[in-house]
Amino acid sequence: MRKGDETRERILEIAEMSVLAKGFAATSIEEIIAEAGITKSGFFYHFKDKNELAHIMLKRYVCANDRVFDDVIERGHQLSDDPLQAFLISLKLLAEVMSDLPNGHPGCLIACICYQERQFDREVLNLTARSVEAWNARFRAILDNIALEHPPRDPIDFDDVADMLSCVVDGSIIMSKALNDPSRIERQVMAFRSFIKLLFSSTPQIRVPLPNSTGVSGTVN
Amino acid sequence: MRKGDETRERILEIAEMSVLAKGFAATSIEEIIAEAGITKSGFFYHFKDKNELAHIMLKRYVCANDRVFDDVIERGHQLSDDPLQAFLISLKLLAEVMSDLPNGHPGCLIACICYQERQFDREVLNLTARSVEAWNARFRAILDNIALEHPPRDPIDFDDVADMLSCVVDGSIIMSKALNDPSRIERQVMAFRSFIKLLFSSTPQIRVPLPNSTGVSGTVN
DNA sequence: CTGAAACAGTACCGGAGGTACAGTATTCCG
DNA sequence: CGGAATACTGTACCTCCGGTACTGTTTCAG
Repeated sequence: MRKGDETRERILEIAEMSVLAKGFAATSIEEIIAEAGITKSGFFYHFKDKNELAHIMLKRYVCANDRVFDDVIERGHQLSDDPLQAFLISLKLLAEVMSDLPNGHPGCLIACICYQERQFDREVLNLTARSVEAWNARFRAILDNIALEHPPRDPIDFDDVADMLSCVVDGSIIMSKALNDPSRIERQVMAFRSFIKLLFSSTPQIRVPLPNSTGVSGTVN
Repeated sequence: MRKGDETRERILEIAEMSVLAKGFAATSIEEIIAEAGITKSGFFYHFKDKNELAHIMLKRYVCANDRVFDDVIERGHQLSDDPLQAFLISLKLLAEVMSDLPNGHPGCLIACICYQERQFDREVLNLTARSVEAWNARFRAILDNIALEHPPRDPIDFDDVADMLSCVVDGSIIMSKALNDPSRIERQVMAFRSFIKLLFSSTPQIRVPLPNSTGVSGTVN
């Protein structure tokens, strides 16, 4: 029972890395079992077919990703009571997490599946859609919270701003792969952070131009 | 000779659609030839193997994409002499082009290849990298040109801002696929446009008689 | 008329996904 | 302590597909 879970986890880890590097169809079961040190029978004991492997792999990925976001957002709130500052800190932390991977970011399984959608069943595709929606809704809620205290400087739809974070992360992962430069992800998250700063940070417009009245900008790095 | 090019083009079109929907490995030659109405011999007359198909397909895609960007940027310059206004117009046009596809955007072949990189040889991967670099450099040049007349309101690296456009487009294509909502691409390009507007648009408060005291970057860190 | 271009036809190989079981070692639980 | 579930191994087999290697056959331009 305990040992079975361990093998199962090893298979999922190897499979995920292979899928992110070669795609789902090009990920051969024979290669997975060779690397995991098991036989084909062992593989099919844990997963009835390749589709079930994809399904469980995706669930695992979504959970892991949720934990990362939860952690980053929670740590942001611990470090500042102001919702804008907390989110800016969270984005900085997210940028750091993204760049702290030794061999570069392995890739986003959601993006990977979207580019091979015809290979997967509705159940898998629905799970990808629901997880993307959940992330977008979460970011949207954060933005609403910020706007209560910091009026936005552009009448842009917050849904689009919320979506933009996922888009920038996924897009920068692709660019980091294309150019073989892991730092692109961190820099893009920081670029999005600049956007948030510009969108919400109050301008000294109304205030009297005193030399030290740099307002919020002084505290925002 | 003429007929051969036509068949070749048909194969490439069918193959590209299949690769973007199912991935490269899952795209079977037998399916391509069935849809194209030719035999396997006919296919291998035009392409010596699947890898050559990928290589020519990618070249074709990069050329087509370059044409789209050229067109959009040129039309922007025709409609305004101000570099900022011209770029904002170009972005609006780009957003429209992206949403004007009947069945949603079929996907970015570069992104698709990046998520299956281990399936392709160095030649293909180098071509993806060089085309991404070319796009980034082009956007970077536009930003430099804008900055000559419109000082940026945030000391962000222009390389990152230039990268961001590609990232947002690629990321939003993924989101549009994940959520089955083609409008996301257009909205994300427009969100990036808001960022450009916020970054370069002059604020009335900054207008001070002395030229060197207009350092916006000094107040908004 | 001829020869190159543009295919079609046929046959075959190897690898991979998947099925079907039969057997075995380990471990947990009563 | 013993049976039963758990966690596999081993073997055999089937089908599909990418790819190779040929030998025709049709079309059309020079």
